[in-house]
Amino acid sequence: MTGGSAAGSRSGAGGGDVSAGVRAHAHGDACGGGLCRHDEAHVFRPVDTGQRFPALEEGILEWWRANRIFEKSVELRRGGPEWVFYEGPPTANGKPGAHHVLARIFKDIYPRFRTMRGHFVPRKAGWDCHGLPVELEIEKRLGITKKDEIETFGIAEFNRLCRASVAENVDDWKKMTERIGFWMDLDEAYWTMNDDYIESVWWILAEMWKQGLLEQDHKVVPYCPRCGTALSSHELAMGYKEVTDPSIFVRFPLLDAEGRQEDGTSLLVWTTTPWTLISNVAAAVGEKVVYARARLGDEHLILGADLVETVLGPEAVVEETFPGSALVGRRYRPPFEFVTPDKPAWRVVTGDFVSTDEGSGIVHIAPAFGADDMAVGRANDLPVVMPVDEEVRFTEEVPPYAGMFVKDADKAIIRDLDDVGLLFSSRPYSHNYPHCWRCDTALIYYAKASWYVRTTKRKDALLAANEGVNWYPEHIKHGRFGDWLENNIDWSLSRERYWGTPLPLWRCSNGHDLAVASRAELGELAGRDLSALELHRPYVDDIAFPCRECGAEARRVPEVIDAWFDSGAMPIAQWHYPFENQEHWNDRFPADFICEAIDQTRGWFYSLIAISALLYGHSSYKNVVCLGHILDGEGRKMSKRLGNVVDPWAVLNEQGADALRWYLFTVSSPWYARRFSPDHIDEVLRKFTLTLWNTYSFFTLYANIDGFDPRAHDVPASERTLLDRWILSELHQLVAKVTHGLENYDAFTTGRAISEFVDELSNWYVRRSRRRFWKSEEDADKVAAYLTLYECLEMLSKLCAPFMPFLAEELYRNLTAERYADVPESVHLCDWPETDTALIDEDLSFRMGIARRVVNMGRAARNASQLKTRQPLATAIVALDEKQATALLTLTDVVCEELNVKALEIVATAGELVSYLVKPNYRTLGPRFGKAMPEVAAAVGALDGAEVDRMLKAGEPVPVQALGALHELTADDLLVETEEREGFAIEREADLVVALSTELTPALRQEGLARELVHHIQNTRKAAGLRIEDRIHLIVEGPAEIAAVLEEVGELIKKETLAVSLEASATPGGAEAGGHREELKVNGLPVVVTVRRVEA
RNA sequence: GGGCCUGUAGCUCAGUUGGUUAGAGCGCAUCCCUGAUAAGGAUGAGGUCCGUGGUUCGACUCCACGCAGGCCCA
Repeated sequence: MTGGSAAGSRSGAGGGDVSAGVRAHAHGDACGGGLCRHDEAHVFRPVDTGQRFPALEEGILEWWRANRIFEKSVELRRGGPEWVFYEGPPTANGKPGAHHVLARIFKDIYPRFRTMRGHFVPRKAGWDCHGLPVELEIEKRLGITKKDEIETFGIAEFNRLCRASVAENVDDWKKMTERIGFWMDLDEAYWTMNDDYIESVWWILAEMWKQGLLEQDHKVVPYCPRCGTALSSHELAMGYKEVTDPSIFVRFPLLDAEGRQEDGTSLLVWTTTPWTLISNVAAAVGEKVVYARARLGDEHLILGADLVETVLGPEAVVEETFPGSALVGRRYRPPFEFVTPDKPAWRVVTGDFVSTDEGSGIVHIAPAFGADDMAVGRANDLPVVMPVDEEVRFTEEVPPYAGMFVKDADKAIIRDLDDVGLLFSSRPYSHNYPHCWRCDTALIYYAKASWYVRTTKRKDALLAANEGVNWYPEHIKHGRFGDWLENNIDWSLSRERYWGTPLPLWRCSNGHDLAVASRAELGELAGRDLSALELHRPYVDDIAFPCRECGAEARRVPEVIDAWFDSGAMPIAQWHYPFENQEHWNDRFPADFICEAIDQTRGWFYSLIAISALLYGHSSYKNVVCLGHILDGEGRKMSKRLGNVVDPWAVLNEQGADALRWYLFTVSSPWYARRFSPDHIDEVLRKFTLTLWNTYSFFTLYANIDGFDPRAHDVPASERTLLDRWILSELHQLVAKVTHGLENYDAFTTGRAISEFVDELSNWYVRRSRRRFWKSEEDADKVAAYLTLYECLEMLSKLCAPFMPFLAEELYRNLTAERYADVPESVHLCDWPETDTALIDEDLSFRMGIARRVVNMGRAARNASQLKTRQPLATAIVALDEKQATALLTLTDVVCEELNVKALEIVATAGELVSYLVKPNYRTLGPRFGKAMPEVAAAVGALDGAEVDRMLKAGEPVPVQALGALHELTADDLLVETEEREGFAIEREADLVVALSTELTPALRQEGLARELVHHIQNTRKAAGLRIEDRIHLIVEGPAEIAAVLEEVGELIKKETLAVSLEASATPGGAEAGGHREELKVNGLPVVVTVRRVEA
């Protein structure tokens, strides 16, 4: 009969719907916040293996909120070493996509880890509110397409709408942020549009102005004709697109000294912007470039010598060649003469940018419309011809095209050139051309006055600041980012727009400028109280005051600033420094950690370092994690424009935040661009989450049955089984790995290590230990198993907490916090675990590794020979070397049980089982023999394997003939491999052979049958809907062979199946009983099993 | 055109200083196991390690030049 004590221990697990607690928990309705106290009858809240994770997570979110766990996690560490995190403010326009989740979870994991490590890590959120994207949204809503319509509509109202739009989008971001478990102090967020924030930005700008770093300059800038504003270089970078433009070769007929046209000789000039020809003032050649005068038909054309054939074709005949310098000063007839230049024009000059890579080697110069052109114009005192207005339309100076948008005039201009015989050829030209990153309009290079931050004056400071930064991945530092700093150009700061931080510069009619650093200063200057002034247009535009230098009225310049400056100012402006919060400033600058995607090298990473380097001479961040982009299934970047953005909510509602987080952390190296598709998240869920969950569920199931209380027992590790010590050793190695990994911003390999451990825990430790939990005896072995598994799960809850904050919380709460009053209520309030090196036993890991390999190979051997695992076999023979043999001996039981064999035999040589193959070890022999390696390899291959194996095992050197001499090779030089012989159930690997005896004795056969019966009875129990701990009356009907088995091992069967009685019958269908009845085939024999529950 | 990154199985990705027979997961096929079961295990099919040269006794690995993709810059 079944042991009384065990029955007693199980009876406590009785009544109640097993899943009731979980349901209540999932819905969060029964006991507040979703994490209820365990039922009296249960030690642990029962765990449903069919748990829906999104529901679980929502319950936990509610509990966090109700119990202010995030706030507590931060406050708990106050006074600890501060670890500073800066939130790069998301631009609050548009809804967040799956690719935004990526950056946000990486921003979450390291602060969570550091907090558990004892650091004080406040997490102030932030929102980037200003800028063109927001304006565009409102323009769209209002049906506005042009800038002047905004002024007609009213700047005040326009900006009010912008502000409201930001608030709406921020709500979406807040929801996503909370749902993915990104812990941020959203209530204390900085908003770049708040007056306090703007005031700090003003202060920064005034500081720069005082240092002479803020200047107005006329430069050719990329200009968006639609938005009516210039763009900065980093904005420019965001909008390059492959486009096809017209490209034309045009004749510039040369003039002689008297200004008469030379007979049929022209410069051949190439351009991709025909409309700029109207403003042509010069043609540039390379001083050292070789040019040719070539005859084609009856005309003579001058162009780069290298290009004659490609441009003119094979018929062209080169008449003479000369360097570009020979052309300098030559005059030509311009293609158009609408505008009369105010300085000598239309001549050949030199430019160092001229090459013969493409075009004609002669570059048309229009200083108003190209940076190179402007430079050449200045160097040669050329006039600037600018017949184009603010909207980039031709002015009345150019009657045929007046009012036309310049690019639209291209066609007409080409036609007109053709009409007068100046067009040589025209062909479409494909190239990368910058477009406005928000509205997609092709940009025009255009000479404009705008404000610059003179970053080039402090380039050394920028480079030095970068030296103080740790980049992850490292190559960005001196690669992409370092290069960008090396090639630094002045920061184009001003925007002729409305919704932005107003440039705080006031200028009088005499051109005296003053940068205003605060509201107070402005009030003083204006002579009235302006402390309540809204620091946006149009309100600041209305403030005027007498110039301090000349007394003339000073008014604000019209521009607002680049929104990237706002975000780069956040280390200062988020605290309204220097007007307030001096103490925060001191404690929280610079940041220990920031994190964004790689596109921010020119965005936030740059604006942060530029501002802090200019003001303070060092970087505002110490460590920066730079993530690769998330691409769609086809490898394209996710973008609103392509419409391929994956909505994170689909995943969050289906698979949950933890699955999404785990997937993003572990799918591949975060520095690389990764493809994303929701299917892969299911894989993560099955592979990792469910494995962990099932292990957890397994533990609670049996612990409840046994009423196991972890604190009621204390078994030192030294008194636990080898298997226990092994998994504890693995566990503490894992703790060390995870700690080290997260300290070094490596969530990826760290996550994978956790995943491997969970696999080992579930598929080796638990599977191997199942019987220990299941058995009836309440002994030390069972207690050790419970304690060990409990310790692993509890530890895992902490190690997983930064990765999967929800699941970790669930584990921790149920395993610990809901039971004991003296532990933190949340896993996120726990201290990070310390590695217990005393528990790490690397030798044991090695031994278990061998055992696991032997088991896997034995299973493979069974597989190959069609021997079911349930059928016991007499012997497994394992051949391995001495070190491995010693290791394996300590784990004989494990191997025998796993392989279901009665005995394990270890042999030194597998000579009986296999034949040998000897190979040279290239690693040792290569350096020794060098070029003679092939000969040595051949000589080694010819050796007798069995003999070599014997000699090596005896420690004798092996003689080998090579290079006309005899060489002695040792065990290090030779690799002995085995090959299978016919007729064995054998598996072999390089250094291991496992063979199974296949002979079945009657006793073995009977035992196999018994196990088969037990298996089927268990299935019948399950089919009858019995609980694991239910007792049964068992009736088995079958032929004589079955009856014999019942006779022999009936007690065993009863014990295994929790049967209090066993009735055998030789005749199928002969027994009468209530209960659940199944007709089965057991090893081909007809058997009927009936189970009936014993009523309590 | 220049810079950085990437290219390994049908898919997603590992691969330590150059060294034996290049791995995992998913998918597919066959089989096994199972009172953790929407799991687990084994085996198999599936690879010109993007290409071409070079260095070397030996290259997925180092070098050069290409090709393709991504990002960034002109």
